[in-house]
Amino acid sequence: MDKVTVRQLVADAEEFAEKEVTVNGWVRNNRDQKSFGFIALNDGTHFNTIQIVYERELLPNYDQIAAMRVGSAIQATGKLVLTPEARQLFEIKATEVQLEGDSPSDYPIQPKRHSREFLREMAHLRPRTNLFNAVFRVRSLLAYAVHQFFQERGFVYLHSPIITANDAEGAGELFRVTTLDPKDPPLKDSGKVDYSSDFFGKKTNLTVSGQLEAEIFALAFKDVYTFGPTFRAENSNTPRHAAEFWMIEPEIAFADLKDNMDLAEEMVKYLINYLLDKAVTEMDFFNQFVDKGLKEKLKQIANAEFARITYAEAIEALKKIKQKFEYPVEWGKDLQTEHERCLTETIYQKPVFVTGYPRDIKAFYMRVNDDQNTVAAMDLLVPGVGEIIGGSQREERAHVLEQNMAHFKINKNDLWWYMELRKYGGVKHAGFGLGFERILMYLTGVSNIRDVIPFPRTVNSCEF
RNA sequence: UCCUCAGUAGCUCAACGGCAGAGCGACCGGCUGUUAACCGGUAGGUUGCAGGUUCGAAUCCUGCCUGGGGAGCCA
Repeated sequence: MDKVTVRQLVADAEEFAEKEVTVNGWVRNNRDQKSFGFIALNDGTHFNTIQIVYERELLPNYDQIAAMRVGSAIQATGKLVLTPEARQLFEIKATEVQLEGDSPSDYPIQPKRHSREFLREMAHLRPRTNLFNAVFRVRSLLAYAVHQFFQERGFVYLHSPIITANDAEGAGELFRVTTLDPKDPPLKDSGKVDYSSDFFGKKTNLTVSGQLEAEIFALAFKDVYTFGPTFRAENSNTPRHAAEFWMIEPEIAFADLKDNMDLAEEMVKYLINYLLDKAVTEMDFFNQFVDKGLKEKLKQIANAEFARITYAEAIEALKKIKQKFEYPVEWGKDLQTEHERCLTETIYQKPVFVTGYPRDIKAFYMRVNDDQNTVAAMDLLVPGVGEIIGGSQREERAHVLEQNMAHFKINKNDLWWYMELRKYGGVKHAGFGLGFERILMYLTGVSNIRDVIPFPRTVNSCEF
């Protein structure tokens, strides 16, 4: 009587038919009658529960089994019986059921629907529920798919640093990393904190992006990607923002903005197909209980050409449409959330790349277009979630980059190494940042980022 | 940070100035195939916190706390 997992049993039910098996797991539901009862058991290896049937005649501890409560850990042994006419494929006729870990009657997870808000307060128990079981298995699969996509294409995986002294990038508010005593920091004569006596001898923070380091590696390995945690200390409280999230940042050399969009589009489609193929049970669940029509929508997107428009065309299209906006549409201003939603949800009804944004509203490292007014930036907007990718072709011309840095008031001495990439064998290159949780939300239909991160860190919240 | 809505039993909610309730869950019992089982019964409350108005406040007012949604910032 070897122990088997539910995953093995589901995969080879016929093989195990009429044989004795032993399973370990947690009780999801237990219903007893006068002389027999049913336990719905989940062992974590498969989304579904399996049914354990126990009978008074066969089991001396029948009353104890009948009293096993939801949440208890048990071990059950019995014969696997195929039940083609019933709702489940098979069940186990128990010959022995032992309690491994009791669960008192105040176990908060009940065999009923719970609100996401309630479960969020119990991040230690919510993985045992259907929704979060599905979400976090898919999260694991999706991370694997990301690596597989890039590795299949010969990209080199770069571990960009998590602690960095770059504060020149302006991608968001920074979390300071320090070993100085906050109550009594060393001070310079000017009264300012003397970071030269801090751990690294300078002011350091958690990374807001691995992009600049990825550019270094792209100009050595040609195609690279980073995939790691990213930190932003923004005081933003929305269903789409977290202080700690994971970001995927490919960077490709000898490549322009079109190559960049091609890569992004191919990647999004690859990830969709991967999940539809490898997470059938979970995707069916999302389709049925989280976002009706999700699978059909994703299939369409995997087969559709993403729209590709310029910022100027977007402005034109938004001006033409009858819909009223709270914020006026005007060249030179960034697209508001309502504008982005209109583009992707109303006008195109599919993912949309918007390129060629005005120079002033984008970052210093983006390549200036020939018109001198716009840059080779691209955002990918998707229905429901909004922006999931932001990227650009990078400015490879040293003198233009210097002008940009001056314009954005960035000290080029701090980024001397970034400048040298342009000096020694500099070449056109491009890349983008994909929010891992954002695409996970998009692919599962789960609408709050706190529900796709195991232990979310947001403003005023760092539990578990 | 701003706007907005909401906090009542373990959970989801009702009561909206006059006795604090239901469903689910828990507990006890019944039931020979259940599968978010079903049937009967029992217990369970500082109505988020602090103050105010009133004969009387879950209900009206003020402040605070917590959570949801929207905006900004972005991935």
